Amino acid sequence: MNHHGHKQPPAKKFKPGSPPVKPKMQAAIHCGPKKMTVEEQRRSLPIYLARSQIIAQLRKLDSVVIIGETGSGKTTQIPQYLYEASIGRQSIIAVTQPRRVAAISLATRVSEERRTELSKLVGYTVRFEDVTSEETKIKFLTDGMLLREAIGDPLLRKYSVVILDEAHERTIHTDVLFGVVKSAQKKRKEQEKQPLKIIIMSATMDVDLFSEYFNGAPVLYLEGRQHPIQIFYTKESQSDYLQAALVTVFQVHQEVPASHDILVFLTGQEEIEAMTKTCRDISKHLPDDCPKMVVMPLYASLPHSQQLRVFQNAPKGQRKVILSTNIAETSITIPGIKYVVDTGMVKAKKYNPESGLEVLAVQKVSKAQAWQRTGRAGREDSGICYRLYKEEEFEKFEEMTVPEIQRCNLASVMLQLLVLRVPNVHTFDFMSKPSPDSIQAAIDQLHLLGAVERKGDQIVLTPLGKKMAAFPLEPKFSKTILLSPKFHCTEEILTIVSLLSVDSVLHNPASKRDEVQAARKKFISSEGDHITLLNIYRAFKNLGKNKDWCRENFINGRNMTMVLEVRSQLRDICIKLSMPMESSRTDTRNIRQCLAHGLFMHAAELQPDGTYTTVDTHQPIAIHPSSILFHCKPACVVYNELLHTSKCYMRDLCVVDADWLFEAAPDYFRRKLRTTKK
DNA sequence: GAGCACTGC
Repeated sequence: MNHHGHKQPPAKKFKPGSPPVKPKMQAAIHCGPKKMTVEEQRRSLPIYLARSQIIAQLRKLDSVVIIGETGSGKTTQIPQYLYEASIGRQSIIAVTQPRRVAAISLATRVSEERRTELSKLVGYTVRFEDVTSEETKIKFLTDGMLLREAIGDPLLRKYSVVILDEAHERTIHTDVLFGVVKSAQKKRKEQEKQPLKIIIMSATMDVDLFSEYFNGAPVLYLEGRQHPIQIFYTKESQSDYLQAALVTVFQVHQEVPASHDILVFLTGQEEIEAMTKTCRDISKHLPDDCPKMVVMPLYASLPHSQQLRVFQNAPKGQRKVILSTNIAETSITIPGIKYVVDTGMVKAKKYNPESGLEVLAVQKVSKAQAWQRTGRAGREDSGICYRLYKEEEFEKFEEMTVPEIQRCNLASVMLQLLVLRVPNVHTFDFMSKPSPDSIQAAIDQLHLLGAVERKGDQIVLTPLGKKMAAFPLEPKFSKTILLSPKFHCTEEILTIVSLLSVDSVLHNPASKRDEVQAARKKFISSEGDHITLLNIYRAFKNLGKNKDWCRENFINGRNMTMVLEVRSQLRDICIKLSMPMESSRTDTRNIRQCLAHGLFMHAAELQPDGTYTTVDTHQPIAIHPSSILFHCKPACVVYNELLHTSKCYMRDLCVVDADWLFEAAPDYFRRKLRTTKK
């Protein structure tokens, strides 16, 4: 272990070809061919050599930043070292993860290493699942879950240590937690309560930022077990990255042994499906002495069963080629990748606080992201990475991906901060501050929803706002639920909001378009997507939540099951708030009225020329092709979100009366009218 | 006339 002051630049630590990438559980699971006992495995980790030094440091320090290369074992071992050394043993050690699966698999792994039953000494808490008990001392949880817990107890008194893992990913939840744990630590010290130890764990990015933010916390560096990776850049700049990727894949394919699998990073579903087809076509016509190629697409909306195929080995003598979005950067770790092809491009969301518009666009990756991709080639053995851009181009990439908190609508975050009773949301101690415009836009939005009001120069939550914060939803959806008793349709609104807050339940395989349309016909409502989804849910419920029915109707059964879980969670919250649970049965008018009242800020009107403009800023927008109403021209609609891709599209529409909108927010629309008249 | 990166409460 090297122990540096935080001012030293960490980048020099890395040998060329040994990029800073982060560890994944799979590394420990697929550890080696020889069977080792759990104890032998723990001792064989690089981190074990530094165990006593680490313990001494952790005992001494209130806050520490730990930088660990891949395979260092920091996430599984450090919580155990703390426990074994009786540091923070009087209460619970929390370890956060950005993803559910990681929290679950890490807890499972560590409980095996402790030889205890999961939920006893070691447990986990994620949404819908709490596998902990009175005995639990080491608890893995999602960052979002710890943030939820903080709402009930901003000082996090349950915990003696909070470890924020994968901090370099800078998820919006981790970024808010930085501020929450920092303030909890300070307050607990002031009130002479049990101290809170903070451990930030990260790959090598942002070290100085982390250390400075936590009052100059020392940085510990851990050696990893990353295999060397050779990197090749292109000689010339590539104007067509798809063509470049195709050429590279087949060049590699014809030159290296078939057992070496290739992972290609592309930007989206359509591109990946097209490239899959091209690769399959070309590979059919290769010379006989060339190995066969198994091409697999990989992206998030691919059905789970098809995603799992990337873990199967290709038949002997054949090469696996995986064409993936950035899902293979962090969420899915594929063993045995020898070659990575990095196009240097990614599809990502940007947010413009002025227009309130989210733009989804193909853009260049950051250096950190390029390193992350490269690292996917060296997990089990040395690897090779082809970067489809020149080295000079790479040097011009942004160092870091912009943290999520600077890229999205902050309405939920601001509501959360207010319910956490932070003194002033405008001056909250963010590690990377969002723009003042972005914060103000979120406050304005909460104001329109009736969640906040101004008292003097302070912004405070209204009783309605406090209720809204109880729901794990975007504020506009919590508001819609809270409005629903007025329209006697809480049961239906719960269903609709649940359907909208999980991945789409509609499965649309491109090859079976006509069949899909025929099957879907019976659910379609001319009143829009919300009511259509409600019809689908009702049919699903009435037919006993049948799996065959899902398949026949091109409904994603897994996502439908998620809907049931979300719905029951939201319903429990309604009951705790003593809301009357009524159903509007066959009447859809009041459901649409309720949606109009909740989503009035997202309304659009048909213009004489047949196009649409938003009611608030008169921006031209179009109906997204995925909408039931794509071919229709209703006079007035509300929508869930605007998304700018090739055009500005509204997604998920509901037909409403213009009058309902004015009833919902007379002041707001009067103001809008005035501005439009001049 | 034509389309959707990835998480999470």
